[in-house]
Amino acid sequence: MRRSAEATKAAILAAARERFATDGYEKATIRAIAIDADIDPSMVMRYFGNKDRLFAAAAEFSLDLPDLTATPRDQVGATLVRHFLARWQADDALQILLRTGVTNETAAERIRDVFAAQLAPLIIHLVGDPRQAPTRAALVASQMLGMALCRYILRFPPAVAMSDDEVIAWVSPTIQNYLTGEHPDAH
Amino acid sequence: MRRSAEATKAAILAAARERFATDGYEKATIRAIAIDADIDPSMVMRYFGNKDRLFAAAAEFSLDLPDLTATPRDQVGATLVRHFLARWQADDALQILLRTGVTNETAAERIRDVFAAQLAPLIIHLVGDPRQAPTRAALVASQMLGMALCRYILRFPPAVAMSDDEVIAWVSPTIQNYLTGEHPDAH
DNA sequence: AGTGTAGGCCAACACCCGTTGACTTCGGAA
DNA sequence: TTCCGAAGTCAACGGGTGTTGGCCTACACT
Repeated sequence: MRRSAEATKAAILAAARERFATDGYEKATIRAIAIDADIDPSMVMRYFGNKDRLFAAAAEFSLDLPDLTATPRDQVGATLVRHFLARWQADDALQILLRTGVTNETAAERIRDVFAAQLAPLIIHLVGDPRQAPTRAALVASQMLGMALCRYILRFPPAVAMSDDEVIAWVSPTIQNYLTGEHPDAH
Repeated sequence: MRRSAEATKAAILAAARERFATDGYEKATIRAIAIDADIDPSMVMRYFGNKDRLFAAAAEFSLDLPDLTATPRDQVGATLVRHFLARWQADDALQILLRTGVTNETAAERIRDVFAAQLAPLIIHLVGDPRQAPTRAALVASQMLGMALCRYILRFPPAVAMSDDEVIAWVSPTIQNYLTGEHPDAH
């Protein structure tokens, strides 16, 4: 026994996360993941059953939004943007979801659920009306996911070159408006 | 000869566009495209050489930005958002690029080039300083691509439910700010 | 009517994929 | 020391993929 079962399982999971994050679901092969984890492909099946379940385990994910009820109302946008940037950079989870969610319905559903579920309470706390929460959550998601797309996936040079503080300075007013701004007339 | 060469080539291209748009590069197979075009897979190779060149032909794309120099300065954001929505819905080209650009470097480069090249002149016309153009273009791209991602790819229910006019009402101020707003202090 | 050719089909190739099951090796308990 | 079970390897399977080259076939000309 070279390693304990837990150790190799963790090694496989780490390799899978990296490969899914950079290659997406289709291009990330079990064989390549196995090589990265220095193990035979059949062990991946032994520990995770099949590729789908391996992906599900690798894409486990939460936004980990902090409690913002104590944050001054006019700074909740900046705080949220700052937190999102940290969350993107903490691990590969969001990159995995973005890279695969674009062509994989299961991953897409995961993203939808995560953003809807974790953003809604905050928004309801900020604006009274719960009916506005889904729309405002979608707007926040569009800007945050869009920035992540440009910066970490497509790697737009100017988006990559911007410092975290610059991104915060530009994007915070947008998020603040989507969260607490009054509903504009749709003409 | 059932069809002219031009006709079948066009049929293949149409089928390829649809399949690339819904499935992405890897999952869209030559065989499936051939079936859709009602032709033998080998003909796809005859006309386009290989899958890469077929994709390049299918992903031919331009933003078709209108001339906004005559638009009142304070309405350029709304006009641009309106145009982008129309552009998304006109054909599959942008969906192809988004679905594939996330895992395919060639497509990613295409997106970067298109946004940088076609947005920069407008921005330089609006703000004097050409050095700010790349950053502002990236910000605009982040919001427009993000909204497209949520609305047409991930299909967030609230983003799908919003009318075009609602999207325009919410997003226009953001784009207007990225285009003409003064550079914020990065703290 | 005969024929050249453009348009199309068919079968196969080499390769890679996820997945399976039987076999081997090692380490610790008896 | 023996032995059993856990950890790991190996070779193969069935299927799908991009790609190739030879063959057919129907039309527009002479």
